[in-house]
Amino acid sequence: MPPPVASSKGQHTRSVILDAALALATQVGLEGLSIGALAESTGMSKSGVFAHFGSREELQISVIREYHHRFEQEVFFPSLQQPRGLPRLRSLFELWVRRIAQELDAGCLFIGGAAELDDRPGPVRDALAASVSLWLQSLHRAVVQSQQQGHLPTDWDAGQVTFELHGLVLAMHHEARFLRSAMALDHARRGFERVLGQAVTPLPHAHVVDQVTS
Amino acid sequence: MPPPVASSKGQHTRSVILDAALALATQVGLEGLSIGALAESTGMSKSGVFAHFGSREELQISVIREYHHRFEQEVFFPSLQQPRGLPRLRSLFELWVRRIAQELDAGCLFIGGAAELDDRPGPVRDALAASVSLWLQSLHRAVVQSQQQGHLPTDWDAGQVTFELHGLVLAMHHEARFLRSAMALDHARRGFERVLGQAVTPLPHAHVVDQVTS
DNA sequence: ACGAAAATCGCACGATCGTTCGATTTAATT
DNA sequence: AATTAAATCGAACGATCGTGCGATTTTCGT
Repeated sequence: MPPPVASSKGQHTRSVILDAALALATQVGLEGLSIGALAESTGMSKSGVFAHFGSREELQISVIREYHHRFEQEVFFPSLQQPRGLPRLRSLFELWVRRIAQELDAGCLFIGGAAELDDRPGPVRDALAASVSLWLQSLHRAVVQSQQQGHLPTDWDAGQVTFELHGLVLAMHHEARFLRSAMALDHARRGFERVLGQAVTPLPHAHVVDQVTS
Repeated sequence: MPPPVASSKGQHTRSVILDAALALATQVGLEGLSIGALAESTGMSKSGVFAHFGSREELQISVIREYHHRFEQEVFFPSLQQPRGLPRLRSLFELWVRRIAQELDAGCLFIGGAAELDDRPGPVRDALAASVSLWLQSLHRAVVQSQQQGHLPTDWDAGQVTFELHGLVLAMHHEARFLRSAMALDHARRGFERVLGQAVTPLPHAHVVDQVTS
């Protein structure tokens, strides 16, 4: 079948390569990505693969961009259909952990890449950091909006809450993928409820009302 | 100066190599460890370095064992001097995060290695998983003991609490080393207090007393 | 001090890496 | 259908990788 989007042969094979590259990178990491292995898995020659990116660095950055795009499609955009505040925050979290939990043979590129590149300055690290930061900002915004909607106490530190939610996902990724524990997803979900505490009740707290009406 | 422990030349250089290997591994990861780079940094020949371990895999496992040993010395054993329960748990957590936060140029091998090896079965992964599991078990035990001492509610799921504390450290590692945020350590510490909630007061809750006296 | 044993070196091997370049095939344009 | 442009290939390069082996030096026990 032809590719879904208009693509003049070159663009098509490029996306085929990117598909294989993403699958490879989520398994062996961004640093483990090799053009030779990519050539074999796509049935092309090394130089054929290479020509599409011009350098290994550019390939890695392209993989990050592709992962970013898919993450948006699967986690971020669907959550925007939920009403502002706690429902949207819950959706962002749930789709995120579900995405990580379901694919048992492929790690999260954001998480795995961060561990690989935290001591390796350069364009690849910059590209990944930009994507991760953008995503965490989206999460942060959802927390703030939850406060504005009266779903969470306004005297909570939104940055702190975001940090803890992020930690839950990281712990789940660690426990599920590395330690092969089946309880990871449950732990993450229960952690979500625990972090948001009794505040998950839609009834606004007294001091929240004070803040809003003052 | 001579090495602190008795060592017949061979054992000495072996520990010198291991020193350099640990420094290298915490920067470029266990997979990035190369015998050639190690030979250059120690001023030895490749085969000279190689002879001490017999294989790259054995070198990696030795590095993991060495890191495990240092982690015990710096985090686990000192905390055993604190009284059972919350003080010891707090010490375990505090020494852990402090250790990660202070060294800005070297990541935690437990955390970084887990991300690298989660899809790479083999003896290296097994060795790392054993060390990490052992450490998490120690943390878990400290949580249970805190409950037994009446410092934490006994109806809490100790595994869940351990999971969340682990998540805080992972989030801190991520935020400090990858995103270069200076607030990471504060976030982790505040998260610790938040996870343990109002239970940090040494006064046991009513239902705790019920459990203990029943 | 001498001989055995351990430690270290130098060199080479096959493999894989990213990259370059000219030739060649395939697709797009007129 | 002919011409141009794009895409892909094949072969080679220097570098680095882990590893093996024989020679050589250094340490250790007597």
